[in-house]
Amino acid sequence: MKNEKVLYREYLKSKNLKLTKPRCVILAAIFENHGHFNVDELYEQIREKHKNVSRATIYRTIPLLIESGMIRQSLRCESKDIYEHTYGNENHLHFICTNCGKIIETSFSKVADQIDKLAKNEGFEITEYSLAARGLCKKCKKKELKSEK
Amino acid sequence: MKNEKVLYREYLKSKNLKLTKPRCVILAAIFENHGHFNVDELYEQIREKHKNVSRATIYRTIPLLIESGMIRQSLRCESKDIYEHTYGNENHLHFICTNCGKIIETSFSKVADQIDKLAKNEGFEITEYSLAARGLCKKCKKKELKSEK
DNA sequence: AATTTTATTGAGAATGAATCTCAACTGCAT
DNA sequence: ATGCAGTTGAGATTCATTCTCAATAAAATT
Ligand SMILES: [Mn+2]
Ligand SMILES: [Mn+2]
Ligand SMILES: [Zn+2]
Ligand SMILES: [Zn+2]
Repeated sequence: MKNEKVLYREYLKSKNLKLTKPRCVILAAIFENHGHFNVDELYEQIREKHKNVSRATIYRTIPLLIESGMIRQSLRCESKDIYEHTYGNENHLHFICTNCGKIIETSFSKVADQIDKLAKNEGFEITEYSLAARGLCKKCKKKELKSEK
Repeated sequence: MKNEKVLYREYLKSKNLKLTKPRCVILAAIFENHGHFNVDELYEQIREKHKNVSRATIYRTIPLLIESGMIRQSLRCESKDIYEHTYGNENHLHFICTNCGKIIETSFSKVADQIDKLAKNEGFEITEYSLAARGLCKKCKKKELKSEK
């Protein structure tokens, strides 16, 4: 969270955008956070310390954070977009339990290799993977088996 | 589109649901269609012949079609859920061009094998894959190169 | 340091996909 | 044909996200 701020500042400058207080606050909040977050959670987190940052600004800032490589869109859950920061957090595959909502993250380098090959065949240049599978986690699968008896 | 109707009828019966006229109309429309569709497109398509089927009914029917294995949720594009029918349409990987919106479909058996291994490690039982990658298609990549000169 | 330019903000209104409500209707078992 | 349950269309509602706009703040210029 030092490098990031420098990079962010550079990104903003390159786009003729200003490094404003809300933008700094939001950036900092992103890196306090580990794991996934949606706009509402981020808003509440920020509001604890900064009563004057609006939801609209968060919504407006998210695309900048994505474009500058600070965060990525990770999933969509319960009709909400979910993000995660990229720094020290390699892209990964998500297993989403449709029963309990648990999200399991798995590194996916081999999977990505396969996908890259397919993309190359199509002349497609990937900038972002969005890989998930839905189903039942270990626990929920066990429960299901029990209830079937 | 014969087998399907039988299967659908069976599914409905097993759930104590009724095979109503709108449900038949919607099912038929699904199979007229190839490729992807969203609720609005489906609605317009149906409306050409059946002025009395409501959007609400389509929204209500989609989960049934998914549960009975007729269609799957495929993507999310322009803030809309997109579906495709499963019959004779194996699951596949989507490459989505962020510039022109083109969607390229690729079979993904090898990718799925890798993912299945990862899932097995976690004791996770997959019921549905949701695999996509965003980036630039061949054409848009070329355009970009030109405009950079 | 003051001024000018330009981007940004918060608040609340607007949008739009998806869901819900409810009284009228229909499929289907008897 | 009758009755019960599930279903429908129409429109209201929800809720995430986007937009509007007058007030404000950051950077550039003097
Ligand atoms: Mn993740
Ligand atoms: Mn497809
Ligand atoms: Zn679970
Ligand atoms: Zn393209």
